[in-house]
Amino acid sequence: MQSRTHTCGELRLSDAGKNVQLSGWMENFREVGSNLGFIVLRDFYGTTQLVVENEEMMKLAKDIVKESTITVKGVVRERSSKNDKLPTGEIEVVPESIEVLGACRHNELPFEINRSREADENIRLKNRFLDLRNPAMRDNILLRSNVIAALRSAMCAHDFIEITTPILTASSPEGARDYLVPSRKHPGKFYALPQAPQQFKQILMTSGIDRYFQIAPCFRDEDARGDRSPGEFYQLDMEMAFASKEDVFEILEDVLPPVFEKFGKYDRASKAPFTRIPFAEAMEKYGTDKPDLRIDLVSEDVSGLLSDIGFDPFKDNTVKAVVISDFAESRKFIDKACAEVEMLTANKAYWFRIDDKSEVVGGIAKFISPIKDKVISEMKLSANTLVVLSAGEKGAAQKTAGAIIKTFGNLLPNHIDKEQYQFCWIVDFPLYEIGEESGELEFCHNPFSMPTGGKQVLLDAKEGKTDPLSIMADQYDLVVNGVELSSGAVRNHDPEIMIEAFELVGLGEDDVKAKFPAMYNAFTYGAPPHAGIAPGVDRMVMLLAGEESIREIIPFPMNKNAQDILMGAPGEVTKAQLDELSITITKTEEE
RNA sequence: GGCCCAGUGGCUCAGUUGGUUAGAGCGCCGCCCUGUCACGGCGGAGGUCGAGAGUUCGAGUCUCUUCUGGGUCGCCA
Repeated sequence: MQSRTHTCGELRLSDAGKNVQLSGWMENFREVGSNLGFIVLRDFYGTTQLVVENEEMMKLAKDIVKESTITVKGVVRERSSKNDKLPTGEIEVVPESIEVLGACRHNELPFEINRSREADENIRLKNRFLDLRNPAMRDNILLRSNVIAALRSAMCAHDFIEITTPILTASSPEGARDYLVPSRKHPGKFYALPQAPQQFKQILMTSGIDRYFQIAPCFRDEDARGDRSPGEFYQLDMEMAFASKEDVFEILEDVLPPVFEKFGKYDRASKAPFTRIPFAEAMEKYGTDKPDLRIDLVSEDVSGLLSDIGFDPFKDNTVKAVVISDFAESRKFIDKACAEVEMLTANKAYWFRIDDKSEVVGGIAKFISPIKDKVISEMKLSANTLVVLSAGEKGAAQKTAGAIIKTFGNLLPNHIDKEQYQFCWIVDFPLYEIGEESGELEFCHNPFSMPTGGKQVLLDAKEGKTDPLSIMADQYDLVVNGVELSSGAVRNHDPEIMIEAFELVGLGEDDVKAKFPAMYNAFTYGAPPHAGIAPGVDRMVMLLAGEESIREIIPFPMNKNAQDILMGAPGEVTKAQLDELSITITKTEEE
């Protein structure tokens, strides 16, 4: 039996006179007279108005609870009073029959569908099936589907092939906490859900696969953030054989901007090649490794100029300055923005202003005035300029300067060109760092990256000719509008270089083999040089949708505490299930 | 795990220095309404103020404990 001839978003004036059947949810029933009323029928595609104008239909319609699904047969008619705000606003359907397909048994819903996004998130998640009926949520789901389809087709067009890798795999000793799955056939042993298909994709490279990609689910048992869903997320994971950084950059610079321009809320995105910024320069200039290049502000080191002017916080410290030209805001504006910076960084922001007569005024002006001419000429300051400063140990001063740039930039329309997507690559990351807890040399990000310069730089460091901290990794981050989208690297495919890299942090061949047995072994059988990257799909969709919370673009997200309150996960299981898995529970939440 | 914020009818929120019977909008129920489209009008039901303890003649309001949610830091190779 045919259940509909058209969708609820489809009918137009040209359809007037047609006999149609529509099916959908009864969104609203407006009674405007004892024998006149209007039903709003909604489906995935839109809404159509039904007009009820006789006693019999009126009685029928009154008895239908809102949000029930109904099917309606009737005739399309031109409206006598049109609504130009609706695509279907010129017509209405005069029903001959209305049949309830699935009754809503609840007179009162937990929230009103069209206002679901204002409701408490816990209630929304518990009733996600209702929340998703909201067209705004429908749009986000549709956007996600369209973005993924576009990414997939762009990757295929570049001769990448999609390969699914195991979900049940082995625990890896590095990185985030694993989700473990007990094994029935092997008591006491566990599978782990992959934190990323990292080792599989590198093994695929050694298997002769030339260009791999996957919309890959990744699982990490770490705490949530506004832009980070707990538990699971998706990456556009890719890897290329016989490839360099340049090859990876070229692909993403071709794949991403069109997707952002087509599906994003702004229709302008960076063109290839994206700006490349060495990590050290990013920290120095932008005070962060994920700069928002839509903002034209940068910070400069003015320690030499200002640390000895008799202002206590500057003494013996790094002093960073952010020069904001054409500044016309009030004292109140400055105080508010500085307070915001202090809240973000737990560090003070200082300021002075060059007024329209080129006098130094406000904030710490009395310390600057004595060397006014020197400051103005060395910092190249002009009239109507605000200078915001941070001071402290180098890292803290940089970070605070970063917050100054971000805070003031976002508030000043003449310093941010907001309606666009500005991509950049952060390159030249250090391979090693001194661990904060251990005080020892450690891998900075991951041990998979090829040291820039290869084996020789490692040997030089080993022999004490160079500082291991100066060794760079052939690693890169992709950043857009101040959001880190992805990390990637040219991989270390050479077992000997891997061992050298591990030896510098006091580990050896056995450790490499123990940590990555399959990958290490595979590399000993002839591995191609390869490189890859894995942009986060959820975060991308979030940016494109302009949503503040990642949960708005995930159909069935977990809450902050990593609970799926719709399905009740994690949940208890039966004793029989546990027995079969050889598992004994010794500690529960209640204890 | 630390810190910050919030919790008041189904939903969103107001509630003054602690003081009479805890209010509003939306939703729900009933009646009225022949062109509504956030329809409108009149009336009505609906609250252990997250929970527990304390201070007080008196607590939605103050204190402590606790639970839940959100944000943030740690964490996320």
